[in-house]
Amino acid sequence: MYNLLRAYINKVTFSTISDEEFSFFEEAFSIKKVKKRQFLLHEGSICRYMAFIAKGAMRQYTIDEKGIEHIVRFGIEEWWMSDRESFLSLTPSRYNIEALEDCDLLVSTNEKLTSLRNQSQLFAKLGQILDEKSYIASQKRIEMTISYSAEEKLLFLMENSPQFIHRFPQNMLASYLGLTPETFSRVRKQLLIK
Amino acid sequence: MYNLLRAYINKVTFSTISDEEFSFFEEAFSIKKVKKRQFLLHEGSICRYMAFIAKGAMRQYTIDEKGIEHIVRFGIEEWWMSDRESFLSLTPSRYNIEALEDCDLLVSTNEKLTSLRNQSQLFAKLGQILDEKSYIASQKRIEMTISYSAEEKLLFLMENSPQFIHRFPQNMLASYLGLTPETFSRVRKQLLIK
DNA sequence: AAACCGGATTGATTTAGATCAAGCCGATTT
DNA sequence: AAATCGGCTTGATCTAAATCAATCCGGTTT
Repeated sequence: MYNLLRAYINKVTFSTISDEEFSFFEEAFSIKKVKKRQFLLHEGSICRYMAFIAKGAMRQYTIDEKGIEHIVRFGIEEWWMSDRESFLSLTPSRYNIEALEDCDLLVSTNEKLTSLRNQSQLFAKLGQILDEKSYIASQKRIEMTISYSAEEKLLFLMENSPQFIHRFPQNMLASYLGLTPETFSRVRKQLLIK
Repeated sequence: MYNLLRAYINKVTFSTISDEEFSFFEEAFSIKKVKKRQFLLHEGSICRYMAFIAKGAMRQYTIDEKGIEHIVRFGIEEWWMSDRESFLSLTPSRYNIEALEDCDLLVSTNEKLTSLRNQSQLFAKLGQILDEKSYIASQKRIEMTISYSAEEKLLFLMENSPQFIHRFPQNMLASYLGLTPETFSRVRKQLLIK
C-alpha cells in the first residue's frame, strides 16, 4: 500500500524518492481501512486526519437546514481527503466525509505532517504542486457554478471528471453540480438524444 | 511601497523578515502602476505577472458566448492577482484582469518567483499559508454557489466580504455571486426591510 | 417467488430568478 | 443648464429548474 503512495509522489513531483526520504513518509502515515458507509469525519467534530486514498471512493458533504445534502467534493484513488480548515485550525467541522466504497487509506495527523515537512524537501514540493492544482480546479468549478446552465454543468462534468460519471449514482452527481436528481436525469436524456 | 509588502510578509508569516532576506523580495518585485479601466491581463494572452496589490482594487472575469461577464474574483489591498494556470503553464488565459481603481502593484514573473522560493525560506512559507487560506475560501464559495438561494448568497457576501459591499458597484457584486443586477437589487431591498 | 430497497425516470405543477423594458438619480461633461 | 452616462430600481412577463408525486427497474433479502 505504501508503494502506491511512493509511486504517486514520484509521479507528481517528477522525481525518484530515495529509500531514506521515503522512510519519513512511512513513519508519518499509517494504514486505515474504512468500509462503505463508514465515516472518516462527522459534522461537529474536529478533523484529525489527512487521508491519501490508496483504494476506494469517498464524498465530502454538508447538510443544510432543510436536511438536504450538498456534496462539495468527491475523492478517488490518489486523491486526498480532509477538511483542511478543521484539520489545521482544530475547529469543529461543518462537513461529513463518508466512504462510498470500501477504502484503503493512508492517514496522517497535523503534527506528523508538520514534522514531515521539515524532514522531506519533496513533501514540501508535493504540497505546493497539489495546492496549485486544487486552486486552479476550484477556480474553474466556481466559474461553472456561477455561470453555467444545467446542461452546461453536465457537459462540464463529462469533460472534467469523466471518471465520476459511471462510478457514482446520479443523485450524488446532481448534488455535486448543484442540481436536483430530476433535472440531472432530464438533461442527461436530452444530451443522449443529441 | 515595498514596506507595505514587508509589513504584509511579517503579518502573514508571524515573523520579522531580515533586511537581507527582504532584499531578495526587492530584487524579485518591481513597481507597476495601472490606471482605472486598464488591464493587467487580456483574455487570450499569457499571464506574465503575479501582482501584489499595494493600493487599489481589481477584478478577474470571463466573458461567455452571450457576451455576459462573470466575475470570478475581486482583489484589493494585500491580495494577489494573477491567472495562476496561465502564469505557471504559460498557456493563453480565459480571463481578463482589470483595474477598478487606480492601482499600485508590485509585480514579479514566474522565473523570479522560482528563484525567490530558493533564496527565501519565508517566501515558501508565505506561499504555503496563502494556498491554505485560498483553498478554504474557495471551498466555502463553492458550497455557497451550489446550495444557497439568492438571499442566502447576499448574506454570505455581507458576512464573508463586507469590504466589498460599499467598494464595488452592485452589478459587479451580483456577477460575483452569480445573480443578475435586478435580482440583487430586489433581494437587497427585502433584506433592508427586515 | 414475493417483498423490499435504492435509484432513475417521467409527468404535472409551481416558483425563484432571469429577462425585457422603462424610468430614475446623481455625477460628470460640454 | 442641458446632455450624457453609469448604475440602480421597479414593474411585467417568461422560463429554467425545483418541487411534488407516481411509477419503474434491477438487485438483494427473506
